[in-house]
Amino acid sequence: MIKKTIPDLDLAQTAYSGQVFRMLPVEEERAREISTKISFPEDSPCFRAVTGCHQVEICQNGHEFAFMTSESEFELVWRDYFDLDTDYSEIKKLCDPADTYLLASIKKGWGIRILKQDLWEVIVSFVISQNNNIPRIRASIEKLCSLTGNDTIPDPEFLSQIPVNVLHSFGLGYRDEYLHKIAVNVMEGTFMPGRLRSMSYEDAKKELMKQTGIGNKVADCICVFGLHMLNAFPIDTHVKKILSEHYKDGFPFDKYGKYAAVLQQYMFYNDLTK
DNA sequence: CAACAGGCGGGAC
DNA sequence: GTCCCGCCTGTT
Repeated sequence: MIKKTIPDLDLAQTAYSGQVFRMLPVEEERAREISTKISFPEDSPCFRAVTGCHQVEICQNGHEFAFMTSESEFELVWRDYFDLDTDYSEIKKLCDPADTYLLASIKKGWGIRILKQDLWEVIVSFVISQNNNIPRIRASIEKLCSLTGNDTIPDPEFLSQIPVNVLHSFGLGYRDEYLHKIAVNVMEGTFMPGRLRSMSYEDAKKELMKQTGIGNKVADCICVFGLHMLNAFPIDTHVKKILSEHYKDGFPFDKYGKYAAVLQQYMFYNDLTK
């Protein structure tokens, strides 16, 4: 176990800000056990984060965090995953003091960070997420992960070999064919997610949208959550409503463009929790 | 019962 | 290019 002091991070806000589907609270009994052991208050929030083949339990006490892992794995995996080398207080300062809605959103979601999740997992997750609700998305992803035997998202090879009717039975509905075809395309080399990393946001988005099942919104989500392109701005039904209510003259991308994705998260979370 | 949910594809125009 | 409709499925 190692302890770290981290600014601008709240586990629950980050877990429930819509960017991640597998960061869930640790079971109550286990959470109490950990909290007591590390002398945190026994009702401290504890979450399990997962990426690739790594997972960790984390408990929070204010700005103090206990990671149930080694210093070396923290440096190797979790520093990057939680985007700890980005100064979110600087991003918050971009907010126009007259922009009261954004100000209120930042106040509510002060501890949201954009996680650097596994790119393939993000692609799979957000294809499933379209026109779908969170409990069902989570259930589908869990069923997929249960197939591999080590609780990880099936890689493209594995996924491409899962029969479509099995995907369908996991609650994917009409998204079953999309996911299957995307995995097949990766195996055939006609879609190379790794190449997106060296592209501009515009090019990466265009490339993603060539895949059937990846449209405008899902492509933007993959750019933000899988490629950490913070200038992307996913517009879903919530954000569309927010824009029409609070930004009738359009969202000021000229001011906020570089970190639009972070501000989007604050506003999305604000809307989701009201 | 209809409407909706972290939308998208395909066809009409 | 924009508009519109159908779509898996569980929940309200």
